[in-house]
Amino acid sequence: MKVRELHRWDISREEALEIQRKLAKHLIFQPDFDIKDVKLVAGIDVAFLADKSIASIVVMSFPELEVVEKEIAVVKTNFPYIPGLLAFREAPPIIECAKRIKSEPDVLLIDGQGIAHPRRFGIACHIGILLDKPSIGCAKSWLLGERQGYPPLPPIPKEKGAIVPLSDGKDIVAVALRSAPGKPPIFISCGHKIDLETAIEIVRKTIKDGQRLPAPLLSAHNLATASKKGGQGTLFI
DNA sequence: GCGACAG
DNA sequence: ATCTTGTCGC
Ligand SMILES: [Mg+2]
Repeated sequence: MKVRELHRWDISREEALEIQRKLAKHLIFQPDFDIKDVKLVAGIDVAFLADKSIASIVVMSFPELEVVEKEIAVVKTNFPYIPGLLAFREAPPIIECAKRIKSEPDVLLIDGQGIAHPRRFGIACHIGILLDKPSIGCAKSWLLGERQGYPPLPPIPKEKGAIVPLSDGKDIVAVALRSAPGKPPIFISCGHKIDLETAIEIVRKTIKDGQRLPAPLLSAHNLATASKKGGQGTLFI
């Protein structure tokens, strides 16, 4: 995959906020593709070991969900975890990993929020802009807490497949999906070049029975985690 | 100063 | 996210 170099990464917290507000204006929430033409879906996640970040990308065929390509990249961690600025910690290793992927995924599934974000620019939006591809934010928890006017999360029905729209002010920015019974819901939001309906459909069709996360994302997570095994300070590659 | 707060 | 063994349940 080709990566667009839109800004530096050795920046301050203030500069990071400016970058998010600037890039958010370029987001597109209208797919320029038909879901029938989606052939490849990629899952993207990052794991950490000491001062290293291990990014992982697993590309699967759609809708068969067979692994077509997988890759990892190890990079020194250069930014702390700050709620709302996750991309500045995880995007660098993801970019390096994306450069090593030879195939061209049609859609990206990213571990984290899309527009369900204080500045409507979560990591899924950021990665979508950088790679210029449709992207979906698929998070395991909610970011917009009960602070500046954000309402508490509504109850999510326990029935498998239940969906609850989640708003930020007047806009529906995500949905909570009970992807697996007896497990917490996942939160789906638009990243870039896609709409919520299409995002939901792709997420649903990539989740295997009994699993909470989409297969490409689960595999990417497992690959990243497995890549740092072999000892308490060893990278297994 | 304290609480909230993706991963 | 990470630090961590065994244990309960399907
Ligand atoms: Mg993650």
